[in-house]
Amino acid sequence: MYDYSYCLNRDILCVDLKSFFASVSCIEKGLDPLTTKLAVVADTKRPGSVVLAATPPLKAIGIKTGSRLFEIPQRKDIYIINPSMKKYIQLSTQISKIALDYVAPEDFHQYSIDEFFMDVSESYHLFAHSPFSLAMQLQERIFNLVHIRSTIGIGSNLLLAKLSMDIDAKHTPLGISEWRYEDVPAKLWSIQPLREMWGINRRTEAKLNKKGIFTVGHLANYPVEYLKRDYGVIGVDLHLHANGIDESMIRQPHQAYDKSLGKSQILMRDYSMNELKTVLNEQVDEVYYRSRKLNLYPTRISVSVGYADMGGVRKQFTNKTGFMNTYVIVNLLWDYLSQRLEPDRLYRTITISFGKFIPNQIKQLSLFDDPFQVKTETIENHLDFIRMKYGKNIVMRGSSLLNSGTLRERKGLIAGHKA
DNA sequence: TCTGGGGTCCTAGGACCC
DNA sequence: TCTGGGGTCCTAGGACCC
Repeated sequence: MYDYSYCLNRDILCVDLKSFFASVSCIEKGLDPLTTKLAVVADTKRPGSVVLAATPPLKAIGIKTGSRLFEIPQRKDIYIINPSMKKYIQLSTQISKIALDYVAPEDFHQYSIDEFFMDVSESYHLFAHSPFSLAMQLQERIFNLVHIRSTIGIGSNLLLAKLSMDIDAKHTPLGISEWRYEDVPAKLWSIQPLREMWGINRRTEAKLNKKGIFTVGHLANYPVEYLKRDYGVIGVDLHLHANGIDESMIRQPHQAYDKSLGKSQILMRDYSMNELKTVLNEQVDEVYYRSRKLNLYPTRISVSVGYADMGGVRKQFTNKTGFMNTYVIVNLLWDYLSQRLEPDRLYRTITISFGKFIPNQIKQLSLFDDPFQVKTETIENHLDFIRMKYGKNIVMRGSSLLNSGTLRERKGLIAGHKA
């Protein structure tokens, strides 16, 4: 057993907006998310489309996030809806603003569109007699304003707050629960199966099961040196997390050393090898545009293409001085792909990613600069200007008008989902 | 009944340098 | 006729999160 008196002891709230997409879509239609069966799917017209969110009553009959549209029974009392990303973002922002009434911005961390953390250690006493009663207030204000229910986990660190929210709060009448270090043996260690625990999924669970580890308690009490030997730093993390230990602080976010920007698509149909180039072009244009908006150039770029059946090809390239225009990037990636891909096969997924960014510096033209490259950069800067002023899809390549182009259909989508 | 999209972090092993 | 050792950078690929 650890001596937790040496550990971080904060008052962290982890707030989760309940069935967020599905609840918002319900409310938009004037329905109650707690009694309506409604699913938000990526695209109602595609039977294989994934369920992005389901209301609690629909979950109760076995439909969950990640289910497929064709698994949902066709019944009059079940609503199937396309996403409204704009609305979701707008509400998410509105709710976060409420949270910021209770903490300074540096004590707030937006984890995803429907989840955020607050470190209320220094401020809860201004509003309530305990973190728990602050959580109740916050819940109520969110509900009164936008009619969205929320679940809140309270913990001595970020991990305990998150786990108490994930595991416990959802099943309590108030939707609030509090985990402190002394609760670790009773609450954390009983978690089973292992994949219920944040950071452990099927693969890791299977590996641990092979060692005879089936509960978080087993994991917490398994000799850490063996975990370290077999899983490296992840093994040590598993051990610490199983003991409820997590020293990260919202105020000191560790600088992500390897930020990346990317775009991945599952195509609307099978593509032949040559059609892929159009999509590659579109993706590179978009991600490069996003990079330049941040004033960054990638020094590492990668592409990954998936066959319609199984497997695929992936490749990464590095250029220490940075990739300076889309023309260079597309050619490099396509040269590689056209050699490696098999012309007779069909393709269904394509992903690109840029990373290891360097800041954009004022560049001096040298006598030896390739005049074509300089010209391409100038054109791109003008296009950027137009895109920033009129929207990023206002300009597209001629090739996007080909049948293989995806931009026209995707225009107006947010994160690939309907706006 | 094919397929969501955007991320982060870790490791093994090869290449290269001194 | 056996073969140093440490450091750094790079790519491929795995695993997980929402």
